[in-house]
Amino acid sequence: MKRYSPAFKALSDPTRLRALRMILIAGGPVCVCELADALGLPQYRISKHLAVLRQVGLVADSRVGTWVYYSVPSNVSEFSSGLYRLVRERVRGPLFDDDEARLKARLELREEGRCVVGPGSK
Amino acid sequence: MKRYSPAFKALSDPTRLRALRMILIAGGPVCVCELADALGLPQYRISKHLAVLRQVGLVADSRVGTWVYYSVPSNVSEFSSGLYRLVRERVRGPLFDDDEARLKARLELREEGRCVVGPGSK
DNA sequence: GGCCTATATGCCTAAGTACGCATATAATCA
DNA sequence: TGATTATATGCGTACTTAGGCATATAGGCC
Repeated sequence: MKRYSPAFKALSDPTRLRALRMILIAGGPVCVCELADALGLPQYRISKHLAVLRQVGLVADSRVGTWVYYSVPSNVSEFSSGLYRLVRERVRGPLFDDDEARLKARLELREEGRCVVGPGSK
Repeated sequence: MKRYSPAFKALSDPTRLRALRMILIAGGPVCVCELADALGLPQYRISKHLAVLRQVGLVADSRVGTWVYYSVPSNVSEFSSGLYRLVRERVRGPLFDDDEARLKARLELREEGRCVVGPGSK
């Protein structure tokens, strides 16, 4: 109980749902500025929402220089993996497609698999 | 987007998560007083939470005399059915077991498959 | 009609939350 | 060291929400 409702609450915000979906779809760690650009939202806003997702254990972070990458934690519970599957496979729509397209474009700016630009980059 | 986050928000409250789980497990319509007794909560509280679940389309209601039964709607989206599966199969714990035991005991008070008592019945 | 019972709802309060702005932190590089 | 850049966070405000209490609604039954 103390572990299920907080997860649902984390996804009760559209921005956090979109952010988690991006992380799940990306197929690997995504940095904050990439997420901010993919969702078209200011950096501080994404940062706060990612903090919420991290606090409930739905995402994990790791630093690489000044960049912070967010990804799916290893060894998640069966509930979490079920939740991921739900978001990955059953959450669809034009708005999510747009996010996906912007993320894809943004990820192409990477060099050697790493983000080399900051927030606000098209 | 306008359809996913509200569903998650509905389940972000522990009482609503427990209530939905009861409805999913019961294997058929459950009336308000049965839910109130199963969860050990006052009638007005359950009633309000059920209204929220109904408003986001996660449950449907139907009257039988003075009793109102809540159940899973027919023809739900793939997202909803995925959400139901998640709640049914991956949400576990002692507290949920207790709910389940109380519901089972309460359902045995039924006569000819229908609830014949009011809230507050052990 | 009037009464009883199951359910819904309006009102109030306390607590929580998202947003925007500004600023702090942390790491890199000159 | 100082400057620059990516990220995190504190603050204030407007808004939402759960809970408890009381009451309204609705159906069954005399």
